[in-house]
Amino acid sequence: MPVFKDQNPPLSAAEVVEDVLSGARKLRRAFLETPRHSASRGSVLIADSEREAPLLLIHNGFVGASCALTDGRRAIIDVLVPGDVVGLDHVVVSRPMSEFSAATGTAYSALQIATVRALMNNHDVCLHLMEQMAQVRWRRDRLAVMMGRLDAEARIAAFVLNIYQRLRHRGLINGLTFNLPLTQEQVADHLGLTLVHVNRTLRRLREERLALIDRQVVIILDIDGLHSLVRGLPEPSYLPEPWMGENSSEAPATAVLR
Amino acid sequence: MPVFKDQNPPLSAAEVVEDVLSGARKLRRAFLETPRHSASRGSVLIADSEREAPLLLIHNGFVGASCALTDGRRAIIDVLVPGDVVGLDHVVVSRPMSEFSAATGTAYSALQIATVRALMNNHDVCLHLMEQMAQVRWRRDRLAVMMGRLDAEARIAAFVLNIYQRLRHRGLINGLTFNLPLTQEQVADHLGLTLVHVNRTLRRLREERLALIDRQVVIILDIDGLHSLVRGLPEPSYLPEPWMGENSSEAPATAVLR
DNA sequence: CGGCGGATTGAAGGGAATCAATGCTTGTGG
DNA sequence: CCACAAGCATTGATTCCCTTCAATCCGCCG
Repeated sequence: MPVFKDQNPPLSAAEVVEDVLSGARKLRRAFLETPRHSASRGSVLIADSEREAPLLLIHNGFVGASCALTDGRRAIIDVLVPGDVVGLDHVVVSRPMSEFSAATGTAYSALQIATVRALMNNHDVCLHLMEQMAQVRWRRDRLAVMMGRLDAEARIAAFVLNIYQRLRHRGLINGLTFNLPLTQEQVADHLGLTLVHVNRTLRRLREERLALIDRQVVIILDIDGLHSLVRGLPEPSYLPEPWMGENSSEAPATAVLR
Repeated sequence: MPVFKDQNPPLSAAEVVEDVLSGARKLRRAFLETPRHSASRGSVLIADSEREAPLLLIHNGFVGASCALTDGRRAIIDVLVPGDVVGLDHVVVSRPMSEFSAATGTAYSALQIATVRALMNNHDVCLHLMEQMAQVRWRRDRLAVMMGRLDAEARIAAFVLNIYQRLRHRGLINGLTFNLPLTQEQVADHLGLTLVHVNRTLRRLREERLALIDRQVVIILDIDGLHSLVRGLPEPSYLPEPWMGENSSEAPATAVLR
């Protein structure tokens, strides 16, 4: 069994953990009272021109937050996995800068933004939303550092490790294998590379026996080797999941998404 | 007089603008009741290992949020100007991932995080903080897109324009000239480039008569030319300043920082 | 003066982009 | 059932942006 670098302290400040947890439960309950929607691969969940867009909870599937440049290029600034909340800033921002589209078939719930604002009269919900926004920001900070200071191989390693840890922390995977339903072009757009170069770099990771990334399946062969590639990226390397309780080093065995 | 691309709608959603404004005023008042501190160039305002770090309001000077990699490299993930609030996520996050240091002599006020949490019992303050976090996130999204998809010249153009617009929007500058107290190395660390290449690119901008950036002084020669370099980056290109009122196209003539 | 941080410039090398061509799946329709 | 097309993956050759290494220069301060 490989070593997991999960010994970091939880991200949430101790004094608000309880409140954040409580807020998370309230929001979650509200989400679960709404009907489930589903979207097919490639469909747009929230357009970038959409105003007063709702808040989404992803039950299933991967969602990308992308941002199209006028010259046809594209940047995917975030990859969201089941359990993530989409569109947090819609509460306060009228025009988000990215559009959200389904990378796979996706099941999700939607809360009208007005409903969210009403829920925010509860202080705990406010705190929870802030905590979620802080998490998103943390991912974005990390992405910015990666793209500014890491080469292609390290970027891919960091990306794979990040997804791996998020999925694992939510109990969605147990071993070192998981599904990454993104095309190489999407990975390239996320990491600021080209399709071709991503392909070559994946081959190198394979040749170096660090990870097998074929089609949509990732098999981590040498997790310590991957970690050493990203050595220098800011810790903590995992994201807390408030509503899971405070057991930080062990991901729950049961799936959290019904 | 050149054209300013300030005709975008305000970022804040219409239905919360009033609340956000009100929260901004409350927080601001709390800040102004605390003593002013000052820090000299290069000093660390908030260390990256610091827990329960305070919230800072910058009255004067430039502050950088930097993140050191273990191999000695560095990434500056944000540049903060007078009027910005530093450390928004300390409310909910115990360990931030960046350290904040003064790029110039800096005057600021500090609010203990416990005080901020107390203020957050007020709903408007909560909203304001979320709005501020959304702004930070927006900057970060933009940075990620820049570093992923723009070349050196466009990155520098985008950076200069962004600082320019933020300063101008706060009434801190009027013309096309302003102070940018960063070394070329700091600019490089912010944009994911090297010192040497930043230098060369600045020369190119000079030769192309787009902008003069010498030492700490920026003189924008061809603002439309700069904009066309960055064509494709997500709008809106300016950031709203809630407590300044809703006049979006005109920056107030009076300085807002006493 | 000497040292130091920062800016500037040259030469050489490398990592990634671009251009281009070829397989490989998968799904669709004849 | 097969043909065909579309999307995706793979690979080679070439180009170029940016880095690295190195040297020099400038302004400033002790």
